[in-house]
Amino acid sequence: MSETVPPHRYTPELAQQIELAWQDRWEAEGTFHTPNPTGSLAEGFDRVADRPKAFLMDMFPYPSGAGLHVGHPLGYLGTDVTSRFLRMDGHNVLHPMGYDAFGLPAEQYAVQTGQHPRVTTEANIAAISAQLRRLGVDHDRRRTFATIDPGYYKWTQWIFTQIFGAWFDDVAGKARPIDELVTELDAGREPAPGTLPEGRTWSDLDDVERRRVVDAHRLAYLNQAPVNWCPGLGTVLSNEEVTADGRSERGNFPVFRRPLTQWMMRITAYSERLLADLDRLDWSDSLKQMQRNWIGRSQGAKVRFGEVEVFTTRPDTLFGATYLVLAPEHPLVESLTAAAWPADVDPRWTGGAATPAEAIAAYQLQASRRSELDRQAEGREKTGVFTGSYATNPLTGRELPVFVADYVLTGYGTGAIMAVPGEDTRDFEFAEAFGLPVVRTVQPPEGFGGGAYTGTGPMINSSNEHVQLDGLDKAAAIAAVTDWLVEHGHGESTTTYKLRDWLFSRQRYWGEPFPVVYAVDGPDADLPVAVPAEQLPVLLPDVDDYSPKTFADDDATSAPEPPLSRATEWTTVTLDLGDGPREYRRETNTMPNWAGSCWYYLRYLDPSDDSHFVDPELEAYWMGPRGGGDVGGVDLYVGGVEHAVLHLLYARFWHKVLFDLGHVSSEEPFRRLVNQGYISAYAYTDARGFYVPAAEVVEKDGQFFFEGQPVNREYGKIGKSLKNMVTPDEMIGAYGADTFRVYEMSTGPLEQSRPWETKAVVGSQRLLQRIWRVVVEESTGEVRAADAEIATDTLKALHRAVDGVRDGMTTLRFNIAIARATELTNHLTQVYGQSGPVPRQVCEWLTLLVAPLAPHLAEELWSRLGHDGSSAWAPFPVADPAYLVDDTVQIAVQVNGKVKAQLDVPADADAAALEATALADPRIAELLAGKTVRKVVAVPGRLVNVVAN
RNA sequence: GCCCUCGUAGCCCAACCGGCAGAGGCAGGCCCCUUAAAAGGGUCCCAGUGUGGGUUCGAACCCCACCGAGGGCACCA
Repeated sequence: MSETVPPHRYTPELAQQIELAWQDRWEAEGTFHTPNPTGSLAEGFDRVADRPKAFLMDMFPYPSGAGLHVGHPLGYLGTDVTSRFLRMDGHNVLHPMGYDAFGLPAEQYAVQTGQHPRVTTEANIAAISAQLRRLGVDHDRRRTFATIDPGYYKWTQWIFTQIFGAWFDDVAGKARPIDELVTELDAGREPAPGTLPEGRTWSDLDDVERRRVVDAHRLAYLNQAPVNWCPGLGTVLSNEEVTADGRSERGNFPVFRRPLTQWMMRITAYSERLLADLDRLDWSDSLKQMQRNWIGRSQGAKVRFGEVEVFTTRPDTLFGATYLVLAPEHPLVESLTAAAWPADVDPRWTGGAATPAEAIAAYQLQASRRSELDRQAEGREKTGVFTGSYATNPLTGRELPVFVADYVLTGYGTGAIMAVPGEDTRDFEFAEAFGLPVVRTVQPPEGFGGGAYTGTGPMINSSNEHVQLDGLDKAAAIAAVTDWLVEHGHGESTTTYKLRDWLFSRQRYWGEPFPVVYAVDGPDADLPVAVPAEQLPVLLPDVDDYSPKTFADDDATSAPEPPLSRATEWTTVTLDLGDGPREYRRETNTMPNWAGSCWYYLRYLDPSDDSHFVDPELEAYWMGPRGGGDVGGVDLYVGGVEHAVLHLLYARFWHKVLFDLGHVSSEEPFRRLVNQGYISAYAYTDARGFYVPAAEVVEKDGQFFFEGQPVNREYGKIGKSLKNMVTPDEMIGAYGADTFRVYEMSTGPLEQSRPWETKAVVGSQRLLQRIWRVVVEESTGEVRAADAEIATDTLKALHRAVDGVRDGMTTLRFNIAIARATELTNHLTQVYGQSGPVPRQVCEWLTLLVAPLAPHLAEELWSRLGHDGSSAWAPFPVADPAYLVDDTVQIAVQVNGKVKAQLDVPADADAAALEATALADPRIAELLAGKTVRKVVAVPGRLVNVVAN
């Protein structure tokens, strides 16, 4: 640094010094400690008791070894600026942060190094925590925790036992304690369909049989069903964790459908509420749409073709059904498999097998072995075999062949369809391949090219002695057919959902153990029992080998083997669960990574509470509904859109269960949610296609060079692989945290994705230097604030800036707030120059305006201006509306929509006055000479438009 | 294939739910300061809103079609 730089300029070095000092002081003074109304964190509540509350959060990070890059803080800074603004503006603000610390990367690292995942995870947490502190965020660090803390996962396990201890009462439309189910069953309530053993009744079951029936009603239940088995990871996965092309989201390994006994969560019971309550949330339309699509409600009818029940959304096309299809796993496949082929069977229908049984068995085996990926790769060529049986169309009496084909999915609807090739593309393809007839029941338009017609049109070929549909439109036809089906007992109107129950077991080490044991001996052996609350947490034991047994990626027949099953000291335990000491074995699966993030927002309210998962009084204060149908929840939740259907759906589900059971007063976890944009960065490849370090690429005349050689510019995610990693630490090292904060916030609205541009950061640095210079004389270090009159135009600029900054802060458009502060600063620099007195109010308001954005700078200036307390608690300036309006305004006068003149008029001139003034203007009069004025539109304060010809 | 979001100066982005297209920043030009350079200060430059229609006195904004980018879902009956 040259000696010509003024000694008291706001340089990066000075910024660093100021920032570190204030960060220490904030910590020492507990500046950002948020008082609770009650409990262990209640100290200081008096100070904020009359303030409205505001609970703001980010989606907490997974502590990876790579630390944070410049993309991560975008959301964190967005909530931080909002939090600081709301605190100054008179709210009691809760802005906590934690760590989502169970998960695969730490476990995989442990498998490689033999180091316990807790060790690496905690080191990573410490590193990220230091990065966050250096950014100057105002988290109440007393409330920080990680999902791996036993004091936290104790309550994750407790919530599991609550879900396990509940069932969904379809009549009441809500979850209830399982004891109440037993009482009702004893009193004669019908068990849910499929839960009773064949041909039995509740009253004649023995105790163990009854337990099985009750267990089948629970919201957390064991189920043998086809699940997503991923041999490459050695674990099963939920539907949400499998990509569209049939691979694991983590690691990109093939996934196979395989029947296994696993823990499930009955999220489907909440389909309707999860869907309906979206309308009550302040979330973006696109995010709500993603959840709606995932839940996938569709309205249709069940139709019984003899014993085969199908689901269709087009009952109007029943006359066009020419065959039926069952999913390969459908329970009726076996009984519908005929002993022999009919004499004249089409050779395409038999799969080349001698008997239907052989054909079906071969087809089922093939279907089970195919991964989802294979099904895609084969281009969706329709395959299937004939069962040899026929079913009767209830409306036409026609006999329809019954096929088995994997284009019908087992988990959706009834797992069986009526195929209408005339109006369904998939059915048409199958019909073509298998030589099945096509009957059109909807009149296609002129010139229709053939194939399935899925559009609308009048019904045809659809009348008989029972029902006459011909000529009707779709809605009327659906109503007519459905009425007939219901009346004659052949079906009913119904709603189905794409959403499936949540597969909740993982064959992993680094996750929450299930609070579940199974008796080893006795009649109730292998039935699950929840570990009592007072025995929680079930601690994760240490093991020698953290790895699940993994297999060749494509070994579809392999079976999961969880790492905890090898912790033999731990797996077997003697417990007294009420009927004396007995030997039990523990559940050896662990919970999925999503469990910990399903309720962490509640734990911030008091992470040290060892007697509740959350104190109801705190939940009511921070989360409770605000009346008028409000769902309650966190006031602002910011995070990436990638969690649209995983975390956000699971957390909503858990929250609703907790609400039904009376543990929380809010119906939804997150009242308002914003997805922050991504920061991407340019990356460069050389002639060989290898990435070169982006930081060393230079631009010259629009071309890019690395070490003198031309390189190609690409655009993508920030990270090591593209060699375009930029960290907040580097930027803070070069400019200071405040400059980094202002830069990130200035590049666009929070929701918007944007490119990172290191060379543009200097603009934010210059702004902060100018702000500093307004308050501090650069050569002497003296504060320029003085008692002086403020000129009217400056007063207006000041109030206008306050108004604009407030607008930007409340709408999360921090770029607007910064632009308004920049305008003010530029105005002040012009008026007051680089030295000399500046009115005190100007200095103070400017400081407070930027305090949420550049908090360290503001603290330093605030302190130099003579204030003892933190600027974080100073009141945010309020604009006086009187200074926001001008006496006169300039309005445009248009003739036929083209601007022809500008006029100065009183700001309060009404439409009539504007019109008179405009028409009296000589230029306008000249333009209108010889024309007839047809119409005059005058908008006060805006313009006048004269329509003439 | 279906659904959603978005196209405004060389770049990032504003424009008050239809009213004069430009606030702020980056880059670039010029000037001041400086022996010089950097830093700093000042000032200037550039678009008519992806394309084509429509509605309207008036459209970046509303409607239709197309083009382009990004995202979600995808054999869901």
